[in-house]
Amino acid sequence: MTLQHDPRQNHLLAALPRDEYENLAPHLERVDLTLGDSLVESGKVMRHVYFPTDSIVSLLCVMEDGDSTEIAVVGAEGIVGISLFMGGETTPSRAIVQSAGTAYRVKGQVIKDEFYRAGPLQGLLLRYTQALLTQMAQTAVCNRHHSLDQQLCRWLLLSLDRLPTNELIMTQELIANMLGVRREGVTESAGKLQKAGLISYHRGRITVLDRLGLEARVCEC
Amino acid sequence: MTLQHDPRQNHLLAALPRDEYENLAPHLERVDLTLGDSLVESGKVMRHVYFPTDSIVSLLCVMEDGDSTEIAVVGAEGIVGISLFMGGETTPSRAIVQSAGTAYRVKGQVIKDEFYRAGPLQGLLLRYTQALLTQMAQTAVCNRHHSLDQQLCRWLLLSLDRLPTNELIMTQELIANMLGVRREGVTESAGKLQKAGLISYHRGRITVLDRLGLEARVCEC
DNA sequence: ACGCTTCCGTGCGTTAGCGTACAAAGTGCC
DNA sequence: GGCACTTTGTACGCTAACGCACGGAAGCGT
Repeated sequence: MTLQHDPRQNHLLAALPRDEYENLAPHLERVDLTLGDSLVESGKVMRHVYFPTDSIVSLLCVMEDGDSTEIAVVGAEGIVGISLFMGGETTPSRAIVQSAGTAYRVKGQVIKDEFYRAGPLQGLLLRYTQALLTQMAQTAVCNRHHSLDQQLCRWLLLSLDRLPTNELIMTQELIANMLGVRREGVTESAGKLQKAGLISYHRGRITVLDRLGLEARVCEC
Repeated sequence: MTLQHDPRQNHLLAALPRDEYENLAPHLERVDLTLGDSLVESGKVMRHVYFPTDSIVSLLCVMEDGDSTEIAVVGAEGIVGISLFMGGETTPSRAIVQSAGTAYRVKGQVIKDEFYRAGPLQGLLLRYTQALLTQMAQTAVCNRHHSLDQQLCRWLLLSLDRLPTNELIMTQELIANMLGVRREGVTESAGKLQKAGLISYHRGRITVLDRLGLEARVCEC
């Protein structure tokens, strides 16, 4: 039963007309991503773009001194490696696997060719890029104006939206890294949420109990 | 002498091959922008894209409660209204004129047609969009990790890069609005810079005296 | 059962930036 | 010159988040 791993679980691939998809299909290579994998190293040349199906990837912006911040999250609704078709083969950001799972990748040249043929794929990718821009803007303003509590809620929801279950495998340390804050800060905020009965976590395993409760706490972002 | 107002002062237009440019030229409409003008209201439908020549435009992300943050700055090197050709006719961000000057605008439909003809303009716009993404990422990480002092330096330099002179017309109040911080905070930071002899300002008129000094203080962003 | 490592809790003092309030200085208008 | 308005300076208490340091607890291997 390979249906469990259909590339068309990715929404962009699913939105392609059948013939276009058949065209691309031979170039799709399945990869299993494990937590912490780095798909794109900041500044390095990229060879593939990735279409996540049941995995989640975080886009981080890393600075010279090692500090970093998550600028966007990509799941089955998107694609990792935008800059390949946007022009310029490097990005200033790093892409880290935030939730283990599967993705399908295609060679950079293939996606470029498809993109510049100006078919339906192009429109899809452009619209997704636009959505990504929006997400980044939200992140920026949220970083500026909202409390860590709210940002944590937002982060949990962003992840939850891209997950089939309500369980995240993720230590507080890692979350802190993504958000660009202290680990202790996450401990504290997560403690509040746990006390409020919204989540329960245990050694790198976070279960969301009350999604609506989280939504009530989160900012509009 | 209309050379002072040549659309090709905009770098994107300047990079077009002559025939492509001649194609577009009849649709270019000159507009004079004054400080504080709003080119794009968050959520509203856009009718034009703008190519600034000697004006500067700030892209702000505004929230429901009125708080806002600048997410990018656009000058002669770019274009305002990306989402028109990226798909989706609205943006979540607002575009405010930060420095008065001239820009050339074209109707949304025209730029779309040109874009989807997949000529040289398309590549230029895509690459610029990629650059914008990078700028936004930098802004996000800078918001998170750097002091107001550094952010102010960065902001001054970003503006300076897009200006023919070393004088900015901009009150501290407005800067604070852009950066999404308190006015008093800007007063304080600006005071430090003034004491250090890097800038001098006076009632909405900031003169940069020592650009290298600013660069020494700013973060890598 | 033992030790090791990872993960989480907690408790300091410190600091950057916020909110508020008000004073001073420059500008323009009559 | 007088008056209203804008812009900038300053002060004070407050809070969120930081940096650091430690202690405990859960899991893992042997």
